[in-house]
Amino acid sequence: MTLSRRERLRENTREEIKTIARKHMQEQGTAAISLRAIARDMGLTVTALYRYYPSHDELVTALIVDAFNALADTMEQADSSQPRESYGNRLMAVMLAYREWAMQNPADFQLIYGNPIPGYHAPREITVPAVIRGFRVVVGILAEAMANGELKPSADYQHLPPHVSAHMIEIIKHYGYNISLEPMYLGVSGWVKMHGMIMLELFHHTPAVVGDPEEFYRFEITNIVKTAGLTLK
Amino acid sequence: MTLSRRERLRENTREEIKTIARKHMQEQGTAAISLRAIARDMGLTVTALYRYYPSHDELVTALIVDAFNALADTMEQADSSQPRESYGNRLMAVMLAYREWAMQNPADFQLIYGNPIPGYHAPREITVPAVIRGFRVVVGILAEAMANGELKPSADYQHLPPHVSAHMIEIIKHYGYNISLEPMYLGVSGWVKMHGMIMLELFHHTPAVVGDPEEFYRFEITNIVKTAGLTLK
DNA sequence: CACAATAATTTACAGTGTACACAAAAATAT
DNA sequence: ATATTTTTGTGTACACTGTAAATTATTGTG
Repeated sequence: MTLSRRERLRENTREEIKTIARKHMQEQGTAAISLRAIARDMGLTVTALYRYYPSHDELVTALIVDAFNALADTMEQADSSQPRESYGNRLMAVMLAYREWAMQNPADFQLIYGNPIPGYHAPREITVPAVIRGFRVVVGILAEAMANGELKPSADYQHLPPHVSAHMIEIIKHYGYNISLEPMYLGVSGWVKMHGMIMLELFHHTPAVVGDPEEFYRFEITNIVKTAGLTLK
Repeated sequence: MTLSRRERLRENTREEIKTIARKHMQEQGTAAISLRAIARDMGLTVTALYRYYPSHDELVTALIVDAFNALADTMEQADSSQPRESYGNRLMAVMLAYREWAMQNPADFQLIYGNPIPGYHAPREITVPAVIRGFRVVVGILAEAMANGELKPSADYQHLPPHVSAHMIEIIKHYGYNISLEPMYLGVSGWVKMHGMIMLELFHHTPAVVGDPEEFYRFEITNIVKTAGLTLK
């Protein structure tokens, strides 16, 4: 599908707007994305900007989608950097890349996983598919490991809680994941811890306690991999 | 120290302002704390409000301190609800109370642990001591368990990362915690996971995946307790 | 070239935080 | 009780925000 000259220019401007918005939110936080400030920086009138994004919220949504995709890209890339059969290493690589991305793009990460911007509510139908993409990477690795008999959950994860299990089985069906309950649960459990570390580091709560956040992270995610019974090669 | 009539009135007004601010942020998010809106609700002029809090930031700081203290109160109370020697149960109770409080006061929790409010930066010298209070509860339990020889970290936590260990030993000294490295590390490691779960639940990311967030939480924190080698009675 | 579509501007309104000058009220000193 | 000082509240003003409407300028197409 080929774009007309006008459509190309339009796309360019939309991209430029997002770029400046990203710059602003990196400098002043996600809630400081101001249409007026963006317009000023571009040498445009505010209202002209509304031709490209009909509202502040629409712009934010676009930024969120971009961020989710960039994160998923990073994860996919990290996964494919490791030999296919080294499931533990693949998982490690993905988790390391996840943190790396968060630290290099703190504003984007906050935009995705932090406080909602005042008055803004992310439309589920847009964000959910974007989250799924990243999660699918993790699920994929665990599923493969499972299929090859390399997944051996530690004792503590042999008997999973009933309601959660039932619900996850539904989810697996619904999204057509090629995976069984155990790896799915381990994936979520690991994700949650990873998320906690990153969130606390991002908001400067852990560094003071932990000293070396990266070492801490590495150690903890190594244990996550071990808990899943995967080996590092 | 007794307060004069004027000082009492002043305190009252300051409290009333915070109460209304809390109401607003519960309804519209932490970034929607507006001095003008508060003044309107109180039948005051905006500028009169400045007599009580010299700026928007000062008010936010006051709210943050209150929130930290309320959370710490809840944790302390939960701890003291369990028999002294049941260290596992005490830890469980504290962690359950932590989540409970977060769910019942989502706005306050976001205020503390979520995105910074645009343009606002919490003054360390005020917030750090407030965080410490809550953390001290957890550390206390682990220290007691350690002293009574009931703390047996699982295999994965026998060899801790060097830099983090060194830093934590410094922290322990600095804050005068009566605790050794292992329980300290386990405390942080558990805290991080707990935080991840709560954060994701609060921003509506887990419920969809997990179905029953409370059951999930209970299961995971039980495993945290087990990892520390503590038993539930 | 004419017409339609698109882009940009001007003007306007309601909201925000905060600084300053001034008036009212209350507490304190004489 | 009166005068003085301290505290509290008001009014005005400025610079900023998002967004709606009407209008003008620019561009692409028949």
